[in-house]
Amino acid sequence: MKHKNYGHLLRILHWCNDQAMSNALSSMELTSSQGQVMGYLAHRKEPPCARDIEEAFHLSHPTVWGLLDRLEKKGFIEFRPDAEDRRCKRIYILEKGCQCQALMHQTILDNEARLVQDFTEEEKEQFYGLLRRAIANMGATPCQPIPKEEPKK
Amino acid sequence: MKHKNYGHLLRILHWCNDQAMSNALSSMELTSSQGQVMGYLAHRKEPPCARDIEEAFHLSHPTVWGLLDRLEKKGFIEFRPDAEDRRCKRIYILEKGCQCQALMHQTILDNEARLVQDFTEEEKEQFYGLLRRAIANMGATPCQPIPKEEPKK
DNA sequence: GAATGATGTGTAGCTTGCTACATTTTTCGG
DNA sequence: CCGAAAAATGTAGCAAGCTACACATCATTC
Repeated sequence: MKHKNYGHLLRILHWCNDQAMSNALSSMELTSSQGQVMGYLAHRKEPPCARDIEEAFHLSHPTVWGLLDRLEKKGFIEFRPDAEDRRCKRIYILEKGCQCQALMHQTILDNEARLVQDFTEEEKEQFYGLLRRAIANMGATPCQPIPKEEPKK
Repeated sequence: MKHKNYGHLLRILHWCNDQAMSNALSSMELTSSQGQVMGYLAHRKEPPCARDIEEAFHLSHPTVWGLLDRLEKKGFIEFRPDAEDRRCKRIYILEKGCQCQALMHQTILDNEARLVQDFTEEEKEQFYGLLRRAIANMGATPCQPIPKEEPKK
């Protein structure tokens, strides 16, 4: 019986996908992760705060903080304090950030399409479904120290 | 037509898998990546050099070098110069490395099984096949500057 | 209104991934 | 045989992920 090393394949595929994104976005001085964040900011109705991004991307707070810090230093975004809650710093897209949105959006779509370029519609559905089930099997609780105790009310 | 964000799912699934591995291996003071390397070393007939690991894991040289450096500092492995080619430093597993191999091997198997725990045999085959095809679609050339191909037709 | 806990942000330090470059040794063409 | 290319290791510096902790602000409770 042959052992199927799914973890190994996942690592490679995730890496390929990330590299392809970074490569496509390099002309805008954006990395893959930074591009994904900009894409998220673009389709938001209201300017989110860092916390919202953590939840949307299943990333830890320091990771998001680092991403936003670099995006701010490069002039894509800006922080403005929330009027009602002084803990929050709302994230606003600057001119430079707006300029690259169309290209960025298309890059994301192209990349997703390339990944499954020779799949039939049925296979795409299968792949999507299997990925989601695998995530559920693994606990599906990113950013939490692995469920070993239940949170109390 | 709904957009399927495969890249997002891949990121999450890879992350879940990695965390689960790290969690299971923490009692041995090994991270997920370090454990994978130790597993590879264990089933090798001859002690490999760093270059072999780069190819097996599709990782860059500095990444592998960092992993091996930490494994050596923690006393799991040892470098010994090759008699015939003084450029090579062969990697030998030390006593401490041998002690954890059975547990490590089982951890890897358990984790892989958990990921597809409710899949039928047929679904496992499908998942494996689709992952491999997706990797091929993405170029499947990790550790190379990305084939400069035209993004679209 | 003050203490306490919850929430959001900032910081320190680690691992793991990368590119780019330097160094040493081997190999090979002329 | 010599010099250049190739191959293997080592180093510097960065991005992005993490945990753990510290601080500021809000909300709630007494």
